[in-house]
Amino acid sequence: MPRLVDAMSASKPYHHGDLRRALLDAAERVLERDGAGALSLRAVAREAGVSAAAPYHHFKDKDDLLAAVARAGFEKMTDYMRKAALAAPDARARLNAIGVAYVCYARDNPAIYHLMYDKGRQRDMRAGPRTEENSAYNLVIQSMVDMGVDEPNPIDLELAQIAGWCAAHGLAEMAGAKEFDRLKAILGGDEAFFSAVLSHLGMYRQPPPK
Amino acid sequence: MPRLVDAMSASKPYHHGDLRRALLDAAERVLERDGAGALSLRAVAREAGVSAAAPYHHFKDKDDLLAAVARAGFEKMTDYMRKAALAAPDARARLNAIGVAYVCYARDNPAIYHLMYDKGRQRDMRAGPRTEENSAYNLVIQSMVDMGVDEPNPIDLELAQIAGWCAAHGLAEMAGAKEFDRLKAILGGDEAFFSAVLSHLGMYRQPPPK
DNA sequence: TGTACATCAGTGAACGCGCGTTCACTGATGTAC
DNA sequence: TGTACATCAGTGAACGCGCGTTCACTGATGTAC
Repeated sequence: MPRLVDAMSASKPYHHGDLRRALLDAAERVLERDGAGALSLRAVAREAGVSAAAPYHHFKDKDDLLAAVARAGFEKMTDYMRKAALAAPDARARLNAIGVAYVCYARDNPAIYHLMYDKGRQRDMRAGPRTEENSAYNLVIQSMVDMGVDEPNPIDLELAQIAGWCAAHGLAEMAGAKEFDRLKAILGGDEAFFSAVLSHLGMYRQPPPK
Repeated sequence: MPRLVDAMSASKPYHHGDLRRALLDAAERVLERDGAGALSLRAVAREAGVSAAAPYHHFKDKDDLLAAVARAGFEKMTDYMRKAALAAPDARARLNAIGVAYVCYARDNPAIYHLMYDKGRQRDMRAGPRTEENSAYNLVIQSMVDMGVDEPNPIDLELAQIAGWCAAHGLAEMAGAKEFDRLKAILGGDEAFFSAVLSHLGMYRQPPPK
């Protein structure tokens, strides 16, 4: 089977193999290395080592590629979260682990996280299924329910969920800020810090006494 | 004084009057109407009704204009917050009012808020004074201190502050999301909803029993 | 008050650039006989 | 196994566009005498 060998060993293979995958990877690299402002279709093609027209055989247009990058990001992030959830001994630890995994993903891929959030926001405007994001979201909500967050009524439960979601998103966007470096060092690492911040959400505590 | 009259009544005045101010206003309008992607120097000049070269008499370059827009945003937001703080009867109400004002500003000016956050983040990368943002930030921190948030040690106090800041930012970015419409209606308005979400932060509650 | 002149805030044309996208093309791959 | 051919995944040149920025200019304003 000479063709397979050629394909695997030659530096410039026959066609490409899997340009679609290569373009998504290239887009992630450009995004994290050069920032969102530098993310053009041409830059992605350049990064992948193909002509500017090549991506059009795999994506309808620029927005289609960006949407695919965001989708891949959600999948990877959901994986992070699911793995973290599986390792936890009880519901409370699970909720915490999921939150930390969420924030860690954003710390490691800040530009992609930003793009994901933007795409999600755009999709909000139209109606739509949002299956990928929902699977991350549901993971959190389900853990809260499992944990039996101590809220007097369903409205408060929903508010607690929203507060948790907002804090996680805010922390995710600031995850890499150098203002946090001192506390991270004191607490013994990024994850300990994220965990500590999230533990200051109301759902981990008693409702006010009065 | 014929000149003053001319200046005030003519549709195309002598020079302009205050083009700098007009450009900042135009930029805000373009930003909120057409989105961040459409915010070019030329678009701003067009919106203000002047030539593409005119802004260069008032701003060094595009980034200088954007930075000025962000600065103006911080000033307006700080005003919002200060006014809200003054009307509050005690420290707890003050903290809540400040948070709600913060989120309301973001709801009313989502694109500007986003720009402000981006510019602040960029400034984080370099070192710098950040006087405008700090004045908003300090307003929150001071209220927390005044309120005597019940935390066992300074580390926990700082963590509580960070959690509050993250939740406020997250809620600010999602303030206009239509997912919240139902709860907003139930609770009797945007501000009641924002207030309710923020009240689910840990600092309003007792630390965990164990 | 009137005149001469420096300064200031605009204009409009032009520059080079990178972009998204299209198109006719080429050469490798997979398939039918 | 060999040949003919349709299909697929690339190329490279070209398009029109809006952008940031520069430049020589113009005309109104403010100032000195």
